[in-house]
Amino acid sequence: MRSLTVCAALDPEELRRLADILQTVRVEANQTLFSEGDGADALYNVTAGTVKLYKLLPDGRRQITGFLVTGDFLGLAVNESYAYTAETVTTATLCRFPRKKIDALMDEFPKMQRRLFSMASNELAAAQDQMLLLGRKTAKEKICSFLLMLSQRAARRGHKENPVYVPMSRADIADYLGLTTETVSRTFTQLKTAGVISLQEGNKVLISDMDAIYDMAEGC
Amino acid sequence: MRSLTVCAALDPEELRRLADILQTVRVEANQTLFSEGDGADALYNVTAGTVKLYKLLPDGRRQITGFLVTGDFLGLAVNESYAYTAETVTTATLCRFPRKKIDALMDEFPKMQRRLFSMASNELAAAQDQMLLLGRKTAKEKICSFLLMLSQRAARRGHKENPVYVPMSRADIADYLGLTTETVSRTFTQLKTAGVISLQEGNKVLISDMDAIYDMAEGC
DNA sequence: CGAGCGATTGAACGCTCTCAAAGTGAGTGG
DNA sequence: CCACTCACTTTGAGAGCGTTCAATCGCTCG
Repeated sequence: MRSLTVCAALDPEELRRLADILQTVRVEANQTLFSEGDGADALYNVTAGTVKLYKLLPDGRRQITGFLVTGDFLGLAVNESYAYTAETVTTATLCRFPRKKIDALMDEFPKMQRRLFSMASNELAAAQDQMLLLGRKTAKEKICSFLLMLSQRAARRGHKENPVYVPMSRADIADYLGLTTETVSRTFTQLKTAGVISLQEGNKVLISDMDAIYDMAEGC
Repeated sequence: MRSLTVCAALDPEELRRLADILQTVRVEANQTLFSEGDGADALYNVTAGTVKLYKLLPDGRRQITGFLVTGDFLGLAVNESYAYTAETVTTATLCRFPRKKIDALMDEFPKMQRRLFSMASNELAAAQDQMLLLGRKTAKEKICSFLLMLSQRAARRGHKENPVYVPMSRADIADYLGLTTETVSRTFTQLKTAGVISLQEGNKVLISDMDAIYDMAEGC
């Protein structure tokens, strides 16, 4: 569901109008798309690569609120400003929709608005899952949930679910799960030693014991 | 913004149609409105009282994902099922909108859909703030952020921002902030001892040093 | 081959949790 | 009016998980 694009379920007429207003942008890895507090002048749709969203505390502590892949959108804003910073994890391509034009289009095509609403609802559900993870899960449960999420997301997008491609750094994973890089690294080592995963070339993680990962993700 | 109702910004015709389909329900404190996994057959709007939403892990660990007050809506669903349990904190009254009818109405009145989308966007922003809190803040920062949130929410709804009415139990606060009841209690005591808050009759917290609370909420 | 960055490993600390007990207050019934 | 219960809160002591600080490893790139 997360993986469907905004453009799905539109008829040709609507798609053509959408194509008229979008710009396609390609961004190298580790580049900032926009920063927390910037004027929110556009909505984006990821068409390739991975993007991370994060918020900072004054002293530099960071919380990554999501990793976005193909089909995910970003740029929803409150008070005309972005509430988070968006940065590429890998080289990425995105569709950029100027906000004014998309607003006008939403008025014209309720179907599109409905689609966007449905995506926001899904994001909200994902956010609640993440709160449960951050507030109540142990380090091992967090890592297992994370791997499972990546695996399921890949499957939904038609890729093979195992091994899982993990393009983000230990520091990014830590800031997503509310841990430190050391704890992330140690937990990976534990899972490796326990024989439930193994690390492969090219930032891939092979899940050898999917059932064990499932159980450990929820503390069973 | 959270405090505006779905019904705001509708014209009389739309309001009348909305009134036709809503049922008003009154629910005592500590009652379950619906449970995680239940078929999502209705959308609710809180008109009085406080409601909490939570998710559980198999072993009983609980994460409260939000406390809802007048104007907040609940019942957004994915896959036709509620993704969380909803329970009253205080006696509450709610407007109940059967899902089928609200869906039909949304198609008819794009303005309403837009309103709902905007509310979901705000919820999403709040969820991201909460992730930052859960993942990266200390116990003291969490408690201060919590009190500040309640204060600001009261102010937005036209109530006085200080003292803050805190109707939920220590256990609920703990499950909202990813702490234990003991830590919540100890942190309140610390803040009391430091002279920045004092507890009053009727579950109210007087913030004596608002600046200190602001600073402590973000670790300054 | 050396520099530099990220990942891993080690050791010790500390924040929060766990377990336990005492305190508080509202409600009940004698 | 008072004892009693029960649920919630507060406080205490000790333990543990994850952090902090530090060193080493391994890979990539110039």
